[in-house]
Amino acid sequence: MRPIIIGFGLMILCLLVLFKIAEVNFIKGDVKLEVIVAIAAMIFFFVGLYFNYQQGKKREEPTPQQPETGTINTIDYNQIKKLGLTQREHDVLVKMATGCSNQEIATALFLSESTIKTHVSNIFFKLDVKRRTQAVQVARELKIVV
Amino acid sequence: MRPIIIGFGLMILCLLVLFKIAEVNFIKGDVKLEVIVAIAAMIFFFVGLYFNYQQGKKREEPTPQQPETGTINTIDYNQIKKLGLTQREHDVLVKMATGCSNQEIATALFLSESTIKTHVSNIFFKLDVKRRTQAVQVARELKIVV
DNA sequence: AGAAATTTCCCACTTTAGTATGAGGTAAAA
DNA sequence: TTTTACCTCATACTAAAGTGGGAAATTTCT
Repeated sequence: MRPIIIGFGLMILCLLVLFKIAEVNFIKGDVKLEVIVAIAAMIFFFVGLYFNYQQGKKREEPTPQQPETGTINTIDYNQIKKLGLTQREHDVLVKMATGCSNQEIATALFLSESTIKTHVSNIFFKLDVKRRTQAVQVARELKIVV
Repeated sequence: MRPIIIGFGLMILCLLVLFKIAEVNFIKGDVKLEVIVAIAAMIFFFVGLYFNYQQGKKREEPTPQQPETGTINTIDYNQIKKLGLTQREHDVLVKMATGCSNQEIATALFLSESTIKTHVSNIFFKLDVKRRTQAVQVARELKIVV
């Protein structure tokens, strides 16, 4: 909740600053309206992206879960916990299973490729595999990805 | 990738339209700069939200399928033929789906790694993918591997 | 508050993957 | 008997993937 408030605070601050800059420079006639609007548009576009990203990040996960019942096409959270996979690692694993490259995963999750590589390495260790195709195969068998 | 480009195209169009409206109304002195910027910000904030939403949403394909017979976990040879995959390519694809490296596939099929690479490249072309994880994913959806 | 676990990111490498192109051999179709 | 489609293999690169070690910032737990 904190980051959202902070984010919106910064957002509003940005807006105000833009207003001021616009006002000041407008008298001088230096800055075109188009530029100001474009900048605002860009900033808020990405703010929107980031906001949504933050929202999606905070999805619940524990779900006490019962270790039985013919759960068809359902992720087995117990299995994930048993393997010691973290939330983020699972995120990466899911993306990996769809055939994304490290760079694509990084872009999708707003992270650097380095980070993805780190996660991927940890995933391989925890799943006891050597390659991503193997990881996907194992993950599918263990029902930790659909 | 196409939809993204189109999306950005529309986005830019939006921006330009906003510019024009702003220009016109600015001469009259009716619309304040703050208002224009705020509107632009709002619009692009939600564009950002929607964009991200669409990105996350698309990933699931229709999976038309099922011409007949409840073929559970069975390879669809019609699909293979339709794609123009040869026998050998299918062999390689199957091995690939189990997480084998090129070298491992080569060993398993008593071929050189070069040959496997050739087959793999052809598979990618026929499946219209760029990476092996993607190929496996697509192959699974098309039921040409179990 | 302090410790422990997560998450993020880098750098410097090593290893696989993947691309482009060419080419010899075989077997079936025209 | 050509042609055509496959299968095989190679070389030379370019591009990703994966490893190891370190480290700062956050979050979570105690």
